[in-house]
Amino acid sequence: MKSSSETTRVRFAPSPTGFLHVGGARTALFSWLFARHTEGTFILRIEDTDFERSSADMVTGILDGMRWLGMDWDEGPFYQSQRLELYARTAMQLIENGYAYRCFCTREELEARRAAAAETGTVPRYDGRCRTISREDAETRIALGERPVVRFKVPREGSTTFQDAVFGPMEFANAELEDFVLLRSDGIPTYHLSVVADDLDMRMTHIIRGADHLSNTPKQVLLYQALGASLPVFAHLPLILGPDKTRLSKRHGATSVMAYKDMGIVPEAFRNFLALLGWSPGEAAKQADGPDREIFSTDELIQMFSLDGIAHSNAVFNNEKLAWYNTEYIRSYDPTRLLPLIEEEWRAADYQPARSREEILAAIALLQPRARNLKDFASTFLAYFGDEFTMDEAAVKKFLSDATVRQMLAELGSRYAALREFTEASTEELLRAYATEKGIKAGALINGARVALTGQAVAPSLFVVMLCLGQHTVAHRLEAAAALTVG
RNA sequence: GGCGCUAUCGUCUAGGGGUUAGGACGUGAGAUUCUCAAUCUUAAAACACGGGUUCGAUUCCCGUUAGCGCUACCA
Repeated sequence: MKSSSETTRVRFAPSPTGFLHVGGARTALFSWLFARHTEGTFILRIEDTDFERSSADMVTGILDGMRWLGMDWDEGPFYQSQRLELYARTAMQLIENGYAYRCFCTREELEARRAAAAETGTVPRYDGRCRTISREDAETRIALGERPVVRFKVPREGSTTFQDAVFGPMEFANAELEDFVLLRSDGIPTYHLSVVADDLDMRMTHIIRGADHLSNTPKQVLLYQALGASLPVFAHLPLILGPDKTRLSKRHGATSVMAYKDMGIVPEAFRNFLALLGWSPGEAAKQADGPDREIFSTDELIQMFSLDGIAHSNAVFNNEKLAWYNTEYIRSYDPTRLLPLIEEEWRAADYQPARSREEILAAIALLQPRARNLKDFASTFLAYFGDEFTMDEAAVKKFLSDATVRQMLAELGSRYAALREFTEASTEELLRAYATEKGIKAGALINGARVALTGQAVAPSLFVVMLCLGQHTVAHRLEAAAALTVG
């Protein structure tokens, strides 16, 4: 019993009212990193008490997103919708001990009072008028069919304090808090009740969540105290903002994690990027000379992660930096590791490669250094994986608009077909000799050939490309250049 | 409005009473050649403002401003 209380227990508790979004993913990542760093337990809990907005599909999406980012969990997923009895019981306990009471004010009455308060310029706050209703009267009214909510009796005086692992000591005047609702009239708990009841029941040691909950925390601290429990460690994470420095939302573009997968981002890149958004390893990233480290493996992240390194200020999501991480990771992968990811892109694009596995791996190795995105392999790089690809119009226009050049390329094609030894050196030698023979600049033929062979104006070194494509394909595509129509 | 949090290059950040305020992304310039989105070199770019404390503040304190968050029978 003693030992279990010594290990950390951390949870990620998303509400399935949407896909796993960037902010949620980072909260999950930090929580997971912390759990793994401390060799603790990582628990997944689905906060689905808002029935209208929650859905099973969203749960699936959230789990997919977490798996995609390489996170696993030791317990759960638990569903709050299946634990309603615990919350009702907790609310009853609070009433019995005098910490909570039934409130019979209707939504309409509350609304009217709020409107009135707004008019007089006073702070709209529930006045606690139902505090004086006796337990007996309350029971009677319920028996008569009224459906009250349960409210927490917030002390009128004093203040509530707690220590935040990120922001330090916090103090809130109780007078600022209102008697918040614990149980709605339909018996479903509100967030404050369900989190505290669950975090207590699941013996959480650390509550890691977004800073949007910082102002809610005193209410929950009050709940812990009323329940006679000691506080977990709170660690609030600064928020992630869009480029306009407002909270990241749909109008900033993709906010769902899986949308980044669909955009051709590699999971390790996204994870690495996210880890350094609002957290820094500090001096640990410094290197003797040369730049600070920015690329960290999962193991390194786990080893280095600490609540101390969490920033206090919000961070803007930087797409360019993400793109850079993506290129770095794509570049560093072994082709065999990249292949399945690329195959997924091909499937999504309904494309079938027409070459052997060895040829494909060789092409990937050749293309990797200049790929920025997995999507490249299913678009501009298609000429390396089969004959089914489209020519980039601008490239054709720029390098193949001259009919003489096209004719020469075709002739060059038949010479390549006849070449006995097809190597990087021999192909270059042949082309340059041909250019001299025709009195044309080698560059013109090289640029034209590149377009004819790859459909793109940009590619790796031409003769390496030739070797990669193979003699037959090179000859064939060059010969076809003559028949190209440019316009 | 009230309460809370925050403030270092455009962005992510390191640092911290005395520093040429460091790195990364992005941007500019140059080099390289068969193309560039590759590579190399290089440049510009920041301590929000005002008061304290101090021999000395970007760093500590207070205020201002700005941004963000919370202020529901959402989470």
